[in-house]
Amino acid sequence: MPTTPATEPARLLREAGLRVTRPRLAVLEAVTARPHAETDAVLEAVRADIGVVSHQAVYDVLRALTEAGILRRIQPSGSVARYETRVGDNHHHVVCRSCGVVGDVDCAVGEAPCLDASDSHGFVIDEAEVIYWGTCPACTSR
Amino acid sequence: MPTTPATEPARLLREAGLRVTRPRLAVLEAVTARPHAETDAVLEAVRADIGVVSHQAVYDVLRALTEAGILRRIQPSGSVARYETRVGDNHHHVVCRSCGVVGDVDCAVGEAPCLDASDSHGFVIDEAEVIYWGTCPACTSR
DNA sequence: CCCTTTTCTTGAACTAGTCAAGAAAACGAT
DNA sequence: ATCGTTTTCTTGACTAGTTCAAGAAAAGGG
Repeated sequence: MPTTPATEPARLLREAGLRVTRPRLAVLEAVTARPHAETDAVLEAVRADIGVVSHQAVYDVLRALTEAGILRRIQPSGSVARYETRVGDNHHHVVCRSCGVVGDVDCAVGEAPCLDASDSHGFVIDEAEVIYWGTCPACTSR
Repeated sequence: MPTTPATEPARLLREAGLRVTRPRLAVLEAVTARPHAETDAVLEAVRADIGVVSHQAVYDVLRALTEAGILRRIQPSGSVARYETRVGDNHHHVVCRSCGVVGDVDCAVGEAPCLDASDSHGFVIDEAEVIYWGTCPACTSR
């Protein structure tokens, strides 16, 4: 029997050693449906989905899922925290300077490519995050 | 007669079309002396230097100098805003995950290298910001 | 089905940063 | 040098986003 879609997120949580709760499932669903959503948008979506939830619960869930590696948190300068489910595939982001919209950019170079710093001052580097700054098509045409 | 060091920052300001004021000179000096300093540290340094200054003045000055291209503002996720005077030389940063300390990394590839995104979704990109995440020597040895 | 542990609710608190109005300082013109 | 305009600084209130803390509720192993 094929896995029903609904059980998929639950499995993700269990495999990460996290308890399966309605807020967690709803957050996971909300972020999946809206990549780069800010905390507030996630909160609204979750409430639309399952009714009353405290904002604190959403903050806690977002943190727990991020620490578990299920979500990735990004926060370009001048923006609030945003979350996405694309995790571990080494992709980067484009951010519009004027409207703040965020897009995904696949890493051109390959595997875990951008990990080479010329002189890392003895730091043990585990991730290279790239943010491309510019103007999105919509803002350009204005 | 050689340029006295003290006039240098003043010239920078004038050339950018900004008025020369004590708070601005002090901020410029403070950031030069402490690359990657956070706003609060700049405020303290400026007060130690010239006495009473409002925090608002420091916020205003930091913004004005950043807009004029004299300072560069960086803000890694989970950190407050930080400022530096190295501007326009396309260097990047290493940030320690555990203590938050920031280091400079010269761009290995050359001129304005990291500016190529594989597929930029129609964005007009003007800058690529790279942040290397890892653990600094001090935190590693603990 | 119970018990322990984790998670969620409630509500307060905190930090970084912004807004707004008036006083003071810079500096080009007189 | 002094005046007047314009910019900048001071003062003080305020906001958004996030965190802290204590207890109630729910998850899930035994």
